[in-house]
Amino acid sequence: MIFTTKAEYGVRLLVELGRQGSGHPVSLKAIAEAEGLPLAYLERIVALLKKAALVESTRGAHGGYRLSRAPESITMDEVVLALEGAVAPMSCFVDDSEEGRVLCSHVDDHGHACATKLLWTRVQGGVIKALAHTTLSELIAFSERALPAMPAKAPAVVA
Amino acid sequence: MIFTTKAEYGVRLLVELGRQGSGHPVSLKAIAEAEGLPLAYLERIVALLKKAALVESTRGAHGGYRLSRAPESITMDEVVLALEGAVAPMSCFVDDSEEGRVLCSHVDDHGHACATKLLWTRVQGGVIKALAHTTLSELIAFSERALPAMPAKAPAVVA
DNA sequence: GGGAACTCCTACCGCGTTGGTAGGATTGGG
DNA sequence: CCCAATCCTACCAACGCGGTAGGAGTTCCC
Repeated sequence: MIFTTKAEYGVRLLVELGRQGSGHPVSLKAIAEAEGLPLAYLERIVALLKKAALVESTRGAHGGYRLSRAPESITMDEVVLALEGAVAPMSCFVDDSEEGRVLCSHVDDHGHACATKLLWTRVQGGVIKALAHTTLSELIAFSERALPAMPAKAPAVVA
Repeated sequence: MIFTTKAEYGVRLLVELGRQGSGHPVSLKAIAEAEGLPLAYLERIVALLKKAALVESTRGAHGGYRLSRAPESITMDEVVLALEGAVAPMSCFVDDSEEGRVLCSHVDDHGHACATKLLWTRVQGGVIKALAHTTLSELIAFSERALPAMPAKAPAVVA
């Protein structure tokens, strides 16, 4: 499982916010029911999104959440970063700071550079690129065109 | 942690095999000592590589393991697949079979397609591409050029 | 032939994280 | 004032991961 359910639920939450929200805030309860997710758990997840300033909240009755930016400007890398804390970490690069150098705890452990570090860096790059190139609005649009030309036929999974 | 230590250790093992192995088999003990990894755990890991026909073994005294193919032809996607069982799975696509269609357990749960599925598929694609474009020989070469022009200066981590 | 040096196999275990719940405090609207 | 919300924190069961233990089977060397 490359991402935990935090990312899964968090993205679903944002998508739902983009679908339902037109100005007025949407309550978590509405989202939980629409997506079939546990409300109490969603509360903790949306707190992460709020801390990252991806959503805004209004308290009290008729309160709820809304996106704090246009969905076109929200890329998935910031979303996942906010939700998971780090995008695709490896034990190898714990505190790489900001320098682009390939520093590694294994470095010159035995007189040669750490090979896996090279690999994980590439993989992480691939993940981040894929995330950064996907915007929330894209996901909303995808979820909105409700499977065209697909009647109750349903080549279903549960079958 | 995107990959577990199985992948980390397994790749390190293969690299070490490529460095030390010149025809004759290398014992796990030698690799464990060279990399500072627990021998008993490595045994289980190398079993996965053997099942995937990435290494061959000879039993008995002076036995050990060797690569069953040239390192140039070994790409990291098969390695990680052998070690982890699956490359970047999400709960979403459990048994997608082989059809390229975007099938999802959430599909038409509520009349619209599952948006996260689109995202996870992209991410997984990015990971696999990064892995498939890296060969074992590349990692071996990287580990062999022992950090040029870097004396005992060591801007160390443990400091 | 008897160790010694290996590969091989399987059962077991502590520990951290994940997913989820409980219960309450706070805030605002009708 | 009551209800519907957000907020906050402590708690818990289950699972997977990293690692160990202990043995059984193979092969070489003396």
